[in-house]
Amino acid sequence: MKEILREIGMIARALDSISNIEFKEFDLTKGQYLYVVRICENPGIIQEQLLDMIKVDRSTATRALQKLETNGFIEKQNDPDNKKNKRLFPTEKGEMVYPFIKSENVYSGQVALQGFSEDEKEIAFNLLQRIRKNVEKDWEFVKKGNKRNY
Amino acid sequence: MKEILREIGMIARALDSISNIEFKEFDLTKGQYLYVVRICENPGIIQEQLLDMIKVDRSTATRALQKLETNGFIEKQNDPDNKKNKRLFPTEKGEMVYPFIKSENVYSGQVALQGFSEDEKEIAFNLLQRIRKNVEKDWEFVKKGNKRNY
DNA sequence: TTATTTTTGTTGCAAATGCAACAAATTTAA
DNA sequence: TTAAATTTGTTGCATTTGCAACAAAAATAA
Repeated sequence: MKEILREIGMIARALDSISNIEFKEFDLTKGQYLYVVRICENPGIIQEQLLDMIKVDRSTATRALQKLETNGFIEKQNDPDNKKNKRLFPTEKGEMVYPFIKSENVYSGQVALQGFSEDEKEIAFNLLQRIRKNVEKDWEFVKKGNKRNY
Repeated sequence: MKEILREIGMIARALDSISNIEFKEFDLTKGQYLYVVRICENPGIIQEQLLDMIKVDRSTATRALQKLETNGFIEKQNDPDNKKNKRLFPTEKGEMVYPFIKSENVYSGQVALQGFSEDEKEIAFNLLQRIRKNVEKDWEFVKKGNKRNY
């Protein structure tokens, strides 16, 4: 069996590492760029949905978002229809950094897909999306405290 | 542009999260399983090569390996031909946990590729390997302190 | 040879990470 | 309607993480 998952791990760690270094310039510390992009693209999203998009622990998200709020990148608003939920919005400062994060991500995407035909890019995306859907089921299962059998 | 990199990030974080939870049972804390597998498969490897396989910071590797040595999973040996290098070997305890880590990884691989034909698995592997090779160049470049232009 | 550069490895901060264990609001079941 | 379960969010603690700044050995250049 080819080690597909190892390739994915290597790619993800390498890219995350690059992004973290490049976003220091905007006073974004480790991992924070992930939240900012998604909040800009989904204003009003709640934490629980966000963490599900990113696949990160609930407590990690809480603290990352606290810090982002303190540093003025995002703000939390109470949902008038649901006292439990807190809706997340980018601030002006958040909107300002968004294009930089986005273009860095686009550039990394181009680097990653160097030498790929349009067809290959399409195929890669579809296969990865299927893998992600397969994997996220188990992630939710295990995160809830269930045990996998293997 | 389809967000291939986001899919990869989601998959990697989800799988890593699952593995970390499942390996607590063997007293392996966050990320340590990555090192153990590779040392078992490449006994005598030095830290620098290892960290390049995993794509992690040098200091992170140092400390993860220190802890793995303290906890008896691996040992460091001085290279007689090169005083600078320290060769890494699994201990008996390390060899003991290896099959469990391996079978967990295999299982996750099966889950990830559910619904894939053999051809699709092969294609996915090849595409991912190409992406990894593209990305690791930039990783090394940026890690060395160089600046990308985009 | 000697000097310079690269490779390999370690520490000192300062920060993120995540499992537990909790709380409160909401939804579902009885 | 009330009770039980789920959803959403927060903290306490112990740990990993990684940029700097360093050191020593080795490889390369002069």
